[in-house]
Amino acid sequence: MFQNTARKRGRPRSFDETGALEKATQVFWSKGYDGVTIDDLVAGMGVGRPSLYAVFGDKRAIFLRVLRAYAERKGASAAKALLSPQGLRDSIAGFLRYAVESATEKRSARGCLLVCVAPLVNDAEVQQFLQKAAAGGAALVEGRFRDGITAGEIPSDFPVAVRAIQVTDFARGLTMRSLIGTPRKTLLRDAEEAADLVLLPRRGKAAPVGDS
Amino acid sequence: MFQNTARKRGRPRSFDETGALEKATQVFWSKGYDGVTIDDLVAGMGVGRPSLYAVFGDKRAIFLRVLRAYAERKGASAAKALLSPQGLRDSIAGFLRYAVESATEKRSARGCLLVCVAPLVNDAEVQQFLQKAAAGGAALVEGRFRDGITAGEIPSDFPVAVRAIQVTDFARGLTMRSLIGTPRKTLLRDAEEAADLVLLPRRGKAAPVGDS
DNA sequence: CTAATTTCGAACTATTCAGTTATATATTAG
DNA sequence: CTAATATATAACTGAATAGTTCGAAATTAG
Repeated sequence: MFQNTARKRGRPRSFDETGALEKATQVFWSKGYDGVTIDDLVAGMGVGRPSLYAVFGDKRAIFLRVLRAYAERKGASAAKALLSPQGLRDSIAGFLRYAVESATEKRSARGCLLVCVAPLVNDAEVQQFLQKAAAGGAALVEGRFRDGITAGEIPSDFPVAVRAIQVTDFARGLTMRSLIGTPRKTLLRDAEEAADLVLLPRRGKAAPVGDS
Repeated sequence: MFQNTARKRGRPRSFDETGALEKATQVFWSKGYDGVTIDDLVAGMGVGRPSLYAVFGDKRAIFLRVLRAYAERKGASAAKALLSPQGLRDSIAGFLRYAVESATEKRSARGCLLVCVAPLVNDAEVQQFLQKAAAGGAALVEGRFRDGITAGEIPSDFPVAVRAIQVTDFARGLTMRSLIGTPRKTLLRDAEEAADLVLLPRRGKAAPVGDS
């Protein structure tokens, strides 16, 4: 048999690498990128300064790793919230509800690292990553709309791309609103209303009530 | 006659107070709250350090003044964009277009101080201000919907409050998207689509194509 | 047990930063 | 012109910050 632990030579680390990154996520999430000092990370991650630099690099490098890991986890959760329900309405509502719930979770800071914090980081690599993440999110929703067409839940001329963008814009709006203290309850109600709106059938153009 | 200039005693100031605050706006707008140092403000505002402290106070005090002035100007412009057009569809589209255009103006930073920067400031007074500003924005849009009912542009059972919130959420979403580098052209197209969506008449619930 | 290896903890250094002080300068009042 | 007043410039002080260094500690290899 192989040594499954595959022990290395020197003194063993007193921290878990992925665990430390998750703690770093909370630090950036609650304080924003510029608001975070190395000492904040040292304290929050439970890693000594020299080890932190040796293992993770500087603040920017840590943030990039945090961002990637966060996006992967959050993307998976969002996909689950979107794809688990049977009906299309529940799918879209589930997606938006998930955005609200994760943005108002009491355990962690308000908002979302991807939506609220990272866009303010003045860094080309971060921006590029966020563009891809945003496109991925919209594509996920668009795919769900396509499945809805296949299942006959919406007509075949349903504007899947446009509505998908609108769903993600709603998610952004709701998430940002969580940041200014809007209560979860309010946001959850608005998430339902948003789901209803994007599924409205479009009968021609917006019809005036007294059609002249 | 009165001395219209009303000259004060000592050495005259070498800077204009409101002008300096506008410059400070650009500094906070481009660097975020935590990313700004006093030296940034000294350089950006064209005011010496001691004068800056004497006249404006510390960073937080400057930001609060900047925020109030910015909100007043932006609120007025947004109201104009919303209320100038004749038709309701143009009003809503104008409001959202204004959000996009001001968020992608080449002269200043991307995004919006109220939507993108201020919500991340960890300060109770700022948060309270933002809540009121957000409520004011939604009320403005809601009022326009009400006028639309009076004018017969939308039915009397149009959900004015819900749709108003949705319009502002769209504005938030579009504005945040400008931050990650989404081109103005794309956002303007999405603003039009959003205006169309919120004005769709709701014929009962989202009707499946094959109504069973 | 000894040597090699890796990490830990504490302290160190140079820099940046916030807020203040001291002095020079520009203006008005008389 | 002189005194009083208000601002500008520059320099100063103490604290915070980023990144590094060095010796002690914990582990494996032999």
